[in-house]
Amino acid sequence: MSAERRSNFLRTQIQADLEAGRVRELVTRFPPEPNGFLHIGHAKSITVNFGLAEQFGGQCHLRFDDTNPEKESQEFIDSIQEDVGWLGYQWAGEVRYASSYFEQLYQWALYLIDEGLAYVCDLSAEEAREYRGTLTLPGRDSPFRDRGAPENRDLFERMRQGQFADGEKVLRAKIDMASSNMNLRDPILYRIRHAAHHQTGSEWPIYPTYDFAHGQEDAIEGITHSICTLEFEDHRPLYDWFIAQLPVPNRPRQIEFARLNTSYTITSKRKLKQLVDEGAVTGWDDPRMPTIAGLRRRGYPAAAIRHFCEEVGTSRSDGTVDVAMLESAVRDHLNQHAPRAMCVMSPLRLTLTNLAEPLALTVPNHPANPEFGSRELMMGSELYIDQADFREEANKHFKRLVLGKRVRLRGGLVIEAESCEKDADDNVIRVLARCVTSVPGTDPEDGVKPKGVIQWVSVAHALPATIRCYDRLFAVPEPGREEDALAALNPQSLKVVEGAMVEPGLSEAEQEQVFQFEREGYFVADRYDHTAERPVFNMTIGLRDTWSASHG
RNA sequence: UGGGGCGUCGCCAAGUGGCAAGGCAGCGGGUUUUGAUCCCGCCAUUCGGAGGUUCGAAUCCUCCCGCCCCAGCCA
Repeated sequence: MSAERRSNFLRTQIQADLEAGRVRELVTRFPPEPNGFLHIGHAKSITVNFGLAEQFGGQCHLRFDDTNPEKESQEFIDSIQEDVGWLGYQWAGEVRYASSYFEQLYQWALYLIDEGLAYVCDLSAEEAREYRGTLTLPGRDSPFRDRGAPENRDLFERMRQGQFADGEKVLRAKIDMASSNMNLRDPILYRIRHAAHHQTGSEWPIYPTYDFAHGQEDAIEGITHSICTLEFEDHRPLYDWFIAQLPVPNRPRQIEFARLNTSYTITSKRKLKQLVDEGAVTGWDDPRMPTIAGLRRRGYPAAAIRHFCEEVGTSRSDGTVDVAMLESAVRDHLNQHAPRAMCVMSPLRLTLTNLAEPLALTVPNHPANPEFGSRELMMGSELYIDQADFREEANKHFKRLVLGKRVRLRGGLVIEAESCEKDADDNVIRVLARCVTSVPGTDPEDGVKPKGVIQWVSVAHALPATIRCYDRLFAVPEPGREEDALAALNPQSLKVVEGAMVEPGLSEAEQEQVFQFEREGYFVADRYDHTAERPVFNMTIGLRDTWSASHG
């Protein structure tokens, strides 16, 4: 993790709380509801919570906020744990579940009833909405608001026993129906749901709401700073109200920060699901998806994602970070950590007319870091180069191979194109060239140095590979504003290259290993589809390109 | 138009009364067997606006403007 951490309001506040002795040790938590896959926005929350604990020598819990069984499942519990672990974090202790506190929460609900601070309400959902009032008009008291504690207790116990149908009754806090904060207009604490829960089975027919559960969960676990996103700010008075009224063992404190938004990205669960359901992507872990699983399959390193989150900073102002910043973090990490290799995307046959014997080359795996070692590459007289790297004629800006001109073969000799062969459609199908140097790494004796370098693969040793080239999923900066998520899709987000040729050593690439294919970009051996016999690479991100955009 | 927040460079973001960090993007130049990397330089006389307090204001006060959130038995 980065050595110097920029200050932000969370770090400042926690530092102050620690110094003032208000808390002895920092305890945070990452509390997802297991109702979907984690995405880049969650990564931000994860790095904030785990990062804070790490910085201040505290601990961070992983807690599933599983208070709404109908939307949740074990599948998500598993994927979330995998994603958090992959991001590089280990939660303190066992995984926790809000559902394991259901009995305690129930007892606290009874406590509130006995204190005259909660009541069972028989209003239907629609009626309750009417009674609640509007943003500008106060609400009205429920006709059930003044039931006595004994009656409320009896009713609530019967709710717990499953004697009422879904929606028939709810338990509400008795606060203030005229509050300007809607959350304080007698919020619902429990609703009846005769639904199986992935953790507690059919044990409970009633489930606590987020508002009644979250702060108490925090208190039970000894969370000192309950960090959440800005939209919960209006809930804080309620959070504090429960903590003040209940005999909880600790007094956690809620602090909100602005959630992360990135350009060219959507994080709406509903819209992401639409992409999956309608086949716009291959699944939740499609390399174009903003999910952690997708980013991972795309080859984005966890360390780069963490660094990106740190670079973005944490504040309370809404905004949208340019996704180029994420891409920059990925390139920066991969430039330092990815070994180099050669790949020819669109093979064009190149014959070296004067190379008598195949040449054994020793090529470094990284241009700047000797620790990456080197590899042996055989260069025979028959090679593949990229079609884009040859032109019969070109202006001086074209630094690749041109008839009569020279270019250096990466890690090998300097060659000069002599002629080319074409098919009936006038496409160049073969280039003939002669070597103008005989020793790798040297310049031509006549002093005419090549202007450029191109990658190549030896025909005799080439390994055919499938390369999946990805681009941004969306063509517009703010696809989230589009009602129909599919309308903003970038039609060019995936191009599958079947006939690519890679150097032979790549047969040993391990799944999820990332390489830089020189002059092309970073590519990861697909986590599932890549095999030694049938190599499959996903383009993680292209190299920064300051040339092709301005030239063609 | 009730309440709660937020407004510092194109995008993030530090700054908490003492004279506007940094990153990304962009633009110049250098090095280079990746048109990559790396290196050097440029990029806010000004902090949403207008007043005010002060020797001094992005930081304090007043008013105004803009944007976001809240009326689920979702989280």
